[in-house]
Amino acid sequence: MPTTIAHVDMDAFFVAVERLHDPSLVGKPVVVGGHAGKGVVAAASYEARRFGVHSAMPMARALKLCPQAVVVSRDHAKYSETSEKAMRVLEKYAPAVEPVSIDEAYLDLTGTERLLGPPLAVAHEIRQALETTLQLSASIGIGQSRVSAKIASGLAKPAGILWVLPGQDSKFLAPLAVSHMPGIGPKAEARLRSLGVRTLGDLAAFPLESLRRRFGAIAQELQERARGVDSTPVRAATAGEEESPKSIGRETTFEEDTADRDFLRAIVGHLGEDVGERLRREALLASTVTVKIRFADFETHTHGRTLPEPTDLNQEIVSAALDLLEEFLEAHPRGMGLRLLGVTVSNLSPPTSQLALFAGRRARLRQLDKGVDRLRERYGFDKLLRGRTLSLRKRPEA
DNA sequence: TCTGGGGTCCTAGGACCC
DNA sequence: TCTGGGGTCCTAGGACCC
Repeated sequence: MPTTIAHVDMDAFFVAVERLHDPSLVGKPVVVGGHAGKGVVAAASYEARRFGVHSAMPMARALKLCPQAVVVSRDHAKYSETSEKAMRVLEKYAPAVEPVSIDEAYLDLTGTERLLGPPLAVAHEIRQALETTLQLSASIGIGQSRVSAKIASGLAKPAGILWVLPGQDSKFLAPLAVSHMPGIGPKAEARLRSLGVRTLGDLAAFPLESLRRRFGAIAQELQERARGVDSTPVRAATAGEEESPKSIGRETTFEEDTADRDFLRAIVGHLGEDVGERLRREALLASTVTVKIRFADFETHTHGRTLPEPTDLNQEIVSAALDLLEEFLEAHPRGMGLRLLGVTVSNLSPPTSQLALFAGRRARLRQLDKGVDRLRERYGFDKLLRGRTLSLRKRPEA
């Protein structure tokens, strides 16, 4: 039986949520993004896009292109909340709704026609419902596979609906550039171009063996998807069965590059504690700690280590991260400052036996961490900083 | 006005074990 | 005692996505 898949993608989602909270932003060019110094644009309203502004663009450049833009800093909690409401709306229209990111979802509309009407009518209703209940504009693509639905929603933007008629998927995809396909980024696009493959039609027709030699195991899937064939089912997210993360990380780019060891160590402490807090909140233990180091010239490295025992203790995460930082800088003296530091934990597992793992001293450390978590939850993370971080903050601006 | 921050997945080499 | 061949784990890097 042929399937009917819809892909719903919110238009300029972060901007729409900001407007929901502050209607004075409606109609104005708005960019959501980080600090003016080294930040980038996370989302731009269509008014701002008319000036050439787009996401991932350095904020400084965006403001040069569109000086009258209103800059709003991003607030993930707000977006998550609205996202969940939007997903609840979608669930009224399909038995299976699979959120794929904060602002998009796949719906399986197969066999819903008798109950809900033809797919195009359902799509109109969904758009209407999102607009009236949450003032969200969405674009919707409909096809026989995820890949055609997703590409169609992208082409329908903004505020459009694109229905690929049943059986027309490969014909619809054939003339499009390979870069439309999710998973094909600039590198893969360039490699394909060197083979003379520019469109999804070219990709669909390319000799499979030859493609295998260059792209390995993914070659066949790539080709099938270029033909609009994608059998991955739409899997509804069942409540309370949230996928647990595979890694948890925090990183920060400094306002100014620096080689100040005390500052760098304090930052690592801060990032490590933040990661620890999230680990405890998720009730997970980490076995591997990795630091990420980016030099002023953007050269980026990671240096990691697997610990003898899994942990969620601030002290163990931070001390491992500090050791890794020192080791790396010792081994790679570059004579320039750093622009970024990050701490990531991975190899995550649920605690098997809390008691066995956290006996004696470790149990007491854990109580301490939990106490700090509670205070930070009440008063904010930055109200409780480690001694060294605190002393740094008191220093006059460098 | 260079290039954020959160992730996932894949590859490749080396260590180590049987 | 001329060096097989899996399998697994670890580490580093990179492509890609939102």
